[in-house]
Amino acid sequence: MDITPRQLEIIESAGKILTSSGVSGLTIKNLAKEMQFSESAIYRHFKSKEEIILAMLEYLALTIDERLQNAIRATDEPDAKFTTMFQSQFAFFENHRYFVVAVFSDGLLKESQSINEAILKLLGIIVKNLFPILLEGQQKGVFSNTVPFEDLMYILMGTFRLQMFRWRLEDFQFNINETGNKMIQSVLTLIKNK
Amino acid sequence: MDITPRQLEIIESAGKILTSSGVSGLTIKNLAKEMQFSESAIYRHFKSKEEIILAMLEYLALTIDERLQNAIRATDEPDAKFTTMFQSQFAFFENHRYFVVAVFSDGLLKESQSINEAILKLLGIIVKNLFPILLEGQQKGVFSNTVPFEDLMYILMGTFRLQMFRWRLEDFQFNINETGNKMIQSVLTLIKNK
DNA sequence: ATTAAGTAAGTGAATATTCACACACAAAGA
DNA sequence: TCTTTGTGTGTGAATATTCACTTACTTAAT
Repeated sequence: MDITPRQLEIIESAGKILTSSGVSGLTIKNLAKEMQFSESAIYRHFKSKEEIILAMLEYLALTIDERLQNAIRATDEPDAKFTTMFQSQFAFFENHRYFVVAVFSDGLLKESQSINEAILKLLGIIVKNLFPILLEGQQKGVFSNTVPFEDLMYILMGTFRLQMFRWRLEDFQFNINETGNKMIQSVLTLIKNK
Repeated sequence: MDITPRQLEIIESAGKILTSSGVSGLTIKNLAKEMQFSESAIYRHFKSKEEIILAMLEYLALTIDERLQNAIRATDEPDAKFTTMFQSQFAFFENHRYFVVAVFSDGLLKESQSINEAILKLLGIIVKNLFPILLEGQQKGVFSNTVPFEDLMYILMGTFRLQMFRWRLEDFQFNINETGNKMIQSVLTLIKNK
């Protein structure tokens, strides 16, 4: 299932609307207005509203996964990988604020089973990329072994998500690259063996 | 602005609906059905749907604050206070699952300015109660000074929120008291001075 | 000549809210 | 002890608006 350029435009418009008006603002009418064409034209490119959201989540999953893999592959030691991974994440959302709401909206679009699954899949991609880093780090003794492996992961992901949440709540006023990476360094300090 | 028993019933019904059907399910019609009376009867007790949500958030803020204060006052050392506080939180939401969606829905109900403020206020209550514990802990040397004070707070709140999020995503299948407290102990292990 | 991509104008269903009205009960005046 | 009046809480029907989506038609490019 390839995505056409026009579909990508629509997906980006959807993200834009989500950011500015929340879920309740994401209507076909608003989407058409943002795209500067009629409501019915939307249906030339997507079968339904649900498919638009699904395409958005899938597109996000794909690009995030690719980017993370590349970023991680380019570095060496666990703690460097760790830093790189989150730097890459913050930088991405800095450049694609549109999607912050979509990704961190906590099952906001709960009404549909397949949307719920797509959100879970997106969460799984972070796990998939973070997992081997933490594992390697603990095995090499770079990261603390005093707490279980999964707990480290949840602490990290929770911290990351909260930063994104705050950033959005405060209308992207602060520098997420700076603030976010500082936070991640603090976590790194805590989980590193001294 | 005191809350009548009938209003509290409606608030609880609203929470119930939020949990089972998400935001999109919280309609006056569903609310009336849950209350077993007509839609118009709702308006005998609340001026609008927005006021119902606001009342719910305010009620939550009040009860959470009271409970946390009592729980914390009853204990002594920073790390014990710390544990007690989160135990109390997990236990509360175990007994009031209804409200998990409302509190952790991340600006789900973003459409209204006053609702947004109410959610921020709720967040502030956790901060208000956690703040002095961490401060005292760092001053007494119980908690690590290697990372800034606010960072500790964000790590904690992020971890807590993520647990609640996972719990809801997995339909309350796991024991949040057990899992949550275990998580919090892991964080405690990391931030404690050895 | 076929196809892709647009439009105008509609559809029924759902939405929050309001309306006039009804019933039970309590206080107060006769 | 009736009767009046007010109040709290309910009802069913109707309101205007918004929703996702459909149909029939046009236009432009290949």
